Amino acid sequence: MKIAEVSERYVISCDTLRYYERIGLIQPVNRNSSGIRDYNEIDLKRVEFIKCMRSAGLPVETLIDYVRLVQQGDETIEARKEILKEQREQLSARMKEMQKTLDLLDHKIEVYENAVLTKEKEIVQTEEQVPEII
Amino acid sequence: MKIAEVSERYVISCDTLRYYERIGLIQPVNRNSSGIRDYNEIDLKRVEFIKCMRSAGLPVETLIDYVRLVQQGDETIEARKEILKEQREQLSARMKEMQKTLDLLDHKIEVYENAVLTKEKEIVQTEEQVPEII
DNA sequence: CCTTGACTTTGAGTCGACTCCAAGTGATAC
DNA sequence: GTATCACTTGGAGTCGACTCAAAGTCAAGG
Repeated sequence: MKIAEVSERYVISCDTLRYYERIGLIQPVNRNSSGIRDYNEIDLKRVEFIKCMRSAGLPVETLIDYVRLVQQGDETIEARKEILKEQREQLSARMKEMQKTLDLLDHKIEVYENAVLTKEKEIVQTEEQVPEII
Repeated sequence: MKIAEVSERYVISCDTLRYYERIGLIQPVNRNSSGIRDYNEIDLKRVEFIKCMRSAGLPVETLIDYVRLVQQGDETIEARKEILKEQREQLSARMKEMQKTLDLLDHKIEVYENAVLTKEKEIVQTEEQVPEII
């Protein structure tokens, strides 16, 4: 499979795919006789994995370290596991932060809904309503 | 409250606090007679809000737009609500992506745990075990 | 045979979001 | 009164992660 097709399938630009390979984030892809990349099933799995990790915000540098360890074989399994565990914890922490933000957004949206309703009904704001600062 | 204290309380560098004010992400803070920022309760609420939004990855540009609308008064409530709703959806989508990544990380960590155990017990890998590509 | 179009490389440019720096001011400590 | 220290400003620099551009190669179609 050529780069354009991979790009389309995983919604990653060709530039990014080549960039990832250049910096060692994706292992070198086989080429055909004219030097054109020909992604096989394993390459696609790797692309998919990297896309998944990047979409969650795992740093490129960390992923490069991980991929380097994968290339070094079974001796590095423990080290790889530690990277994944560390990243898992960081990701989980980020998600908790985001959940707080999501809750706050929901609250504020609700407040705005009420504000709009209040305005539409031309009811004067009561003392009970907590004024929102921002 | 002076900038250093605000910086400490919310774990945001002074540089960033000043930067946020400069670009209009935080409304201008009152100054004392010698031009030093003196954050009041409302300012602190604003800082906290912005910190929360930024920590979830909402773009600075979007937040500036939102803050600008807040400053324009009640006429902009509908527009503000729309911004928040849009950001809420995007945030929710990002979190779904991250959940997928978290699940995959958990799966891989488990696979690595098993790999380590297998190695420790010197049991030969069986045909049934699905080999992991990366 | 030449054009077209998708590929190749390397290096430079961009973007978002800070982060740092130099030069200056003002209040307090000695 | 001068040293220290936290503050001020505006502009420049950095960082992570792409993204683009220029120049070149190759296979297929007319």
